[in-house]
This record gives sequence, structure tokens and C-alpha cells, in this order.
Amino acid sequence: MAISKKTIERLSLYRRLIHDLHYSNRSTIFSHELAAMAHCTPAQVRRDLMTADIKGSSSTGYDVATLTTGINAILLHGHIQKAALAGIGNLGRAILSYFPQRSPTVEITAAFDSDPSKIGRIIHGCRTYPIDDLASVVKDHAITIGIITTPREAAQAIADKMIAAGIRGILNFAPIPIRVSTGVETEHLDLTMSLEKLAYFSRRNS
Amino acid sequence: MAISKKTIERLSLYRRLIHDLHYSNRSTIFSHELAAMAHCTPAQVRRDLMTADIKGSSSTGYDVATLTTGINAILLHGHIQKAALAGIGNLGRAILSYFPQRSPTVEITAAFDSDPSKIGRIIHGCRTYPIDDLASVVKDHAITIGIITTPREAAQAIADKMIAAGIRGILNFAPIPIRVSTGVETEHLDLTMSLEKLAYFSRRNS
DNA sequence: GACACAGTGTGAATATGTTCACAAGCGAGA
DNA sequence: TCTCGCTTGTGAACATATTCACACTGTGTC
Ligand SMILES: NC(=O)c1ccc[n+]([C@@H]2O[C@H](COP(=O)([O-])OP(=O)(O)OC[C@H]3O[C@@H](n4cnc5c(N)ncnc54)[C@H](O)[C@@H]3O)[C@@H](O)[C@H]2O)c1
Ligand SMILES: NC(=O)c1ccc[n+]([C@@H]2O[C@H](COP(=O)([O-])OP(=O)(O)OC[C@H]3O[C@@H](n4cnc5c(N)ncnc54)[C@H](O)[C@@H]3O)[C@@H](O)[C@H]2O)c1
Repeated sequence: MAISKKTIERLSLYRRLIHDLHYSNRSTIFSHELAAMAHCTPAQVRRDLMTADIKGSSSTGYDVATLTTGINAILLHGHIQKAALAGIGNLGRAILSYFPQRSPTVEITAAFDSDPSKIGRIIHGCRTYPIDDLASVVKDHAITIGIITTPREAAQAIADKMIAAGIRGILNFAPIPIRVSTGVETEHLDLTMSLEKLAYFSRRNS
Repeated sequence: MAISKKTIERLSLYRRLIHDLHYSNRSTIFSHELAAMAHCTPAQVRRDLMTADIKGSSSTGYDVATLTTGINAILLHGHIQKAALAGIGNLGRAILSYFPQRSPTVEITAAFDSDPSKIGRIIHGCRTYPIDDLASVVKDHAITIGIITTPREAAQAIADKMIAAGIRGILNFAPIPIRVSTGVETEHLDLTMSLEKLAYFSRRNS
């Protein structure tokens, strides 16, 4: 029952699209409808749902409620996971303002900064702490996910602290890959890389 | 001479790492050093550079200057490409503040919003315009890349305007896939999806 | 020289991801 | 009940990406 990264991404997308685009009102949906929403092929959708062990009917397609519950069973897995954000700068604040209510599976419960002027307040429901409290807060709240929005120079040290405190997954926005011990999952979102890739292919395939 | 997306991403990363981590002082670098920086395998680095037609020496490794020029030849391709950003909100402003000087191949030259209170100013060197000027500004400045940081509801319409104005690549932060005509490249950066993926795998592989 | 060494370049093997193509299921209508 | 038209589920083919493994190369040493 191992599900690939790409499939997990799309399951997350399917669920949100069904929720956001008012498909949750409908009782059933076909693979080609989901495919149109997610911008992929019907075969891809069926393969993903097969992997997720979600069954449809050949006459009515997939039951929306079953679909949602099935995807939740995989992504949610019992309880909401908590995340901590480090670096309450421009990007960090944008994320804190955006994220509440976004995901039924993850919530950002604490934010950290080394700059005393950035901490103490509650930003969009999220408490802010000095970076030195990271270990204790992470342990007390059983936080399992870290988000790094500090400058590049601080990123690796923050990641090390997070991992030492028990965090098992890191979403990194700093423009440098983070080295982690095995068993820790890391995702590197790199704006410059994405833009340069786009620049290359937008020239190329036109 | 077709280079895959993954390879382009890594080439962009290699170049930036060499630049940021003071490797540009050194005259040569080995595949295993680049691999350590980029957090991948030496074989991967050699394969990428082979694809990029960059040759090294078996005794000294790769010449840093050759490497930089070689990657630039691929990513830059003669002239800097210009980008336009739509949606000067929390995320849009964070990007405008972050991006200047980040990439030698792409620069954000114009930003657009539908809210009159957001426009008229110059943010970090980038002029802001009403969204209705998008077509003319894009054409006048020969902008080829679009960045969407508007709410979900507006995203597809903005994308359509961008494409009509001649933009060939779109970086989309709105939580919905954008439909584009063939020949237009699109990249969907979805925070919720990334976090949910991380949540899943951080539980799983520990 | 000739040998050892530490690296590159790359065909081949492997792993991962996507699409094809079609049997089988189901409901509607005759 | 039979058949038609649509769908799902899925083995197999295909495509893409990574890793292995090793011949080859330039340099330093004796
Ligand atoms: N702003 C963007 O749109 C954007 C986009 C892509 C990537 N990034 C990356 O995200 C990171 C943050 O960008 P930003 O624009 O928000 O920068 P910023 O300077 O506005 O914010 C950085 C924050 O990190 C805090 N910080 C610094 N050192 C710290 C430490 N050791 N521990 C805890 N907190 C620390 C600072 O006090 C500040 O609040 C950077 O690495 C940047 O490269 C930003
Ligand atoms: N803030 C984040 O960290 C974050 C993270 C991931 C994704 N996103 C996505 O990015 C988008 C923007 O997020 P935000 O937090 O900056 O929101 P925001 O509300 O702060 O900003 C949205 C901006 O878009 C402008 N806008 C609205 N309709 C427009 C239109 N038709 N044409 C031009 N401009 C228009 C608004 O005036 C506003 O300035 C959203 O789709 C959000 O889902 C945000």
C-alpha cells in the first residue's frame, strides 16, 4: 500500500477541487470531470483512485462522499498534523495569513523568529515565539512539520533544530537545499528555479 | 538538444549554488562537490552536465567559469526575459520584495491589480498598473512570463488575458490549475498540496 | 616510461510515472 | 431479455528519470 508522491499530490488536489468548486453538492462524479478540473487525463484519475482503493461504478462514476472520505483516510490518517513556521518576514506573514482553514489535514500552530520585535503577537490565530523556544514548543504541541521562511544563511541551522525537536517533514522556501537525516521528508519550493524553468520552456515550445 | 524539466531545474540550482556559496572564487569543482551542494548524486550531476554539453576534466573536474557560461547559454539564451505579476496582495508583495537581483535570466518588470489603492506606486523598483493595462504593458515591454497571485476566482481570467497579450509561460500560485492553450507553459505552485504531501510522507517514512 | 589514482563520460539496467486499450459492469430503451 | 453506449478497473506498453558500472583520461610518483 505504498502511494507515490505524484499520486498523493493529485489526491490532495482532487479533494480540494471537489470541495472548492461546489462539486461537494453533487453526489457523483466521473473520472473525466475530475480530470478536466485537475487538468490531467481520465486514465490518470482512475489509476490514482485505484491506488487509493477508491471504487467507482461504471454507470454513475465515483460517489463524491466516498471519494472525500477515501482521500481523507489516506491524507488525514486520524488526526490533524501540526506545523511550525520559522521566519516571520514577508513570506512568512503571507503564509500565516493565507493558510488558516486551507487544509483539513494540516494546521500551522506556532511561528518563530529571532527578531524580538516580530514575536509576542498572535498572527491570524497563530502564536509567535522566540526561536529559542522552538524545541520546547514543538515537543509540547506535538508538532510534526516545519516550514522554513528564514534567510538562506539561517535555514540549515533551523532545520537541524527542527529535526532535533522531532519534526519529520520540512517545507523549505529558502533558496538552498536542506540536508536532513534519513526518515525526514523535505520539500524545496524554489521560486527562482521555477521561474527560470518557465523562462526556458516558454521560449522553447512556442 | 531537448533538455528535460528536471535537468533544467537542477542546472538553475547548480548555477545559483556556485554563485551564492562562494564557489565562484574557485576555478574548478568536482561532480561530487556539486552533488553535495545540490543534494543529489555525482552521477546525476555528470549526466546533467553531459546533457548541457558541458565538459569536465578527469583530473580537475569542471571549470567553474565554463560551467557558469555553459548554464547561462542554456537558461539565458541571449537576453533577460521579463515577467509580469498580477495580484499585489500579501504574497504578491512578498515576491516583489524578494525577487530583484535573484536571477540573471528573469526580472519582474510590471505588477497589476484590480484594486486602485494598490496601484500607482513603485514597489521595489517595479511599476504597478491597473489590471486593464495588462495587454498594452505586456506588449510594450515584450513581457513573456506571467505570475499569478490573485485569488482563485480571478486566476483563470487573468491567465486568459496574459496569454492573449502574448505571454508564453505562467507561474500560478492560486490554488486551482490554470487551463492554457498548447504552446503555453504553466507551473502550479500549490502550498496546500505541498504541505499535505509532506504530512503524508512524514508520517509514513519514520 | 609504467603504474596507481581519482575523476569524467556514457551505455545499459533499473525504477518510476503515464497512457493505451480493452474486458467487464451497469442502466436505459426497445 | 437483448443490445447499445457509456463508464470503470487494470494488465501491458510506453515514456521518462535515475543509478550503476566501467572504460577511458589526465596527473603525480617512482
Ligand atoms: N519573499 C518571497 O516571496 C520569497 C520567495 C521565495 C523564497 N523566499 C525565501 O524565503 C525566505 C524569507 O524571505 P522573506 O522575503 O520573508 O525575508 P524577510 O527578510 O522578510 O524575513 C526573514 C525573517 O526571518 C527572520 N530570521 C532571520 N534569521 C533567523 C533565525 N536564525 N531564526 C529565526 N528567524 C530568523 C528575520 O527576523 C525575518 O523576520 C528567504 O530565504 C527567501 O530567500 C522568499
Ligand atoms: N499568501 C500566501 O502565502 C499564499 C500561499 C499560497 C497561495 N496563495 C494564493 O495566492 C493568491 C494570493 O494570495 P494573497 O494572500 O496574496 O491574497 P490577497 O488577498 O492578499 O491578495 C490578492 C490580490 O489580488 C488582487 N485582485 C483580486 N482580483 C483581482 C483581479 N481580477 N485582477 C487583478 N488583481 C486582483 C486583490 O486586489 C489583492 O491585492 C491566492 O490565490 C492564494 O490562494 C497565497
